[in-house]
Amino acid sequence: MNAVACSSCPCSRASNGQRVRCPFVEQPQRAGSVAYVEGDRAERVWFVKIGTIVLTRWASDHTETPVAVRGPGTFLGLEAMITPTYRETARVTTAARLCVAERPAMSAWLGPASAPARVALEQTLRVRCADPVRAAAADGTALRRVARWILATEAACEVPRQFAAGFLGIAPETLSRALAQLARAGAIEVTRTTITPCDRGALQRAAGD
Amino acid sequence: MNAVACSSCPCSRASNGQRVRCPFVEQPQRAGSVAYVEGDRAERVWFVKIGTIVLTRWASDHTETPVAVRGPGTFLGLEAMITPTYRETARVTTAARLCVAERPAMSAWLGPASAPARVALEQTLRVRCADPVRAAAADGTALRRVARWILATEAACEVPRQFAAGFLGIAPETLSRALAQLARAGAIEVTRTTITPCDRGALQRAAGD
DNA sequence: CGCCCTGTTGACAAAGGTCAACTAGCGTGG
DNA sequence: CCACGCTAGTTGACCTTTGTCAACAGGGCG
Repeated sequence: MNAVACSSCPCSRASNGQRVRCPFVEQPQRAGSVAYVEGDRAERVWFVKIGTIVLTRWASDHTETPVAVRGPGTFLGLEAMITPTYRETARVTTAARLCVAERPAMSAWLGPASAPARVALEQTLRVRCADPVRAAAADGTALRRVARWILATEAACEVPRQFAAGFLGIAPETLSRALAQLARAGAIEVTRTTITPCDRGALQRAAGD
Repeated sequence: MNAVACSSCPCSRASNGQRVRCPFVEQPQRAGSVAYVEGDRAERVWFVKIGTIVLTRWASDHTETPVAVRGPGTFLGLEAMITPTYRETARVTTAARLCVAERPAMSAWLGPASAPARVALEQTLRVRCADPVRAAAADGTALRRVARWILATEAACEVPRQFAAGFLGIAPETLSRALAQLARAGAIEVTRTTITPCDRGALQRAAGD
């Protein structure tokens, strides 16, 4: 939780090592401020020197679900490198010192788009953006969560029940019941090893819009 | 879900662009195989061409919690670049075609360790490894999860209750009750805005060892 | 100094976890 | 190629945990 001075900051060290200019500019933040909002045009990347930031996403029922906590030494909003809009909202929960960089400057700093390290970085970011947050009881009933998951996950049928249940934060028995209920409603077809969506509308209704 | 041929594979394209040799070698996998196991020495990185892979972590009660699903076009085990042992277990749940690379070859492919793109990549990976998985009812009672979370998260006290609750997958009221109970047991001290661990042993007992 | 937001506490109902018995389907071995 | 056994999934019954609603209180900010 100590201050990250520019001499010890990994960004400026990398810049010096490669003889490029560090694109970041320091910007103090007060507790309660919001660095960026999910859905906004992603024009900037941040680096945390001091402070705590909570990342949240809008759930489909318009509640804000916390996704992760970020502290000193981490990047924020790197998704700007791969998507036009932010995928998360960054809420600064303490007094903080952040550094900002505009996207073009950041892109230049990262080097050629075809460089392996950048390809790996962008792939990793893409995966992080797409990864659904693990569901929990507070997100709605098991039935809702299961319906949402089937709608969201193409690979739903490729995963053994056991893992699907763990991923949904419910017991395998509960998953079994929820699937049976969705099948009775005609939303999906189920065998012991497969799940096939057949009525998207019914699924959406079960998911609670 | 289509095959990723080497000509269209981002790895070989990046290699050709930079005139380096692609370090990956194809390796078919059968359904049910395990690419790597959490805790094993991290010597290899994978790239998924076809198939579905479930990533799991051991919870503190020795159950296996699914963390994420990976499909074609993603890297597996990139944590080998930053940690000596794997942080997750990768279970192949379908017939699959993976490509493997040894760590030294992968490291050479990624380029100089001081390059900005690589610094950003490694920082992102470090964060991904450290990010705790969102808790859910299936992981134990609210009290247990709260105790575990306080033990694991240094920044626990830096986050408003509301977010902490969402992150633990419980209602704010439930968090309040759990904290009150831990305070009664003498494990922590609580005010409206702060949480201070004061008896680590009691916390560990509440967390269920 | 006062308002409003965030967190706390209480009561109640129901969602879902647990335990147990059962079955389908797959893989192994004869 | 078939039979057997084991694992993963299903279904039922019960009871605890926790989400929900409501009223209240402390603290921060204007």
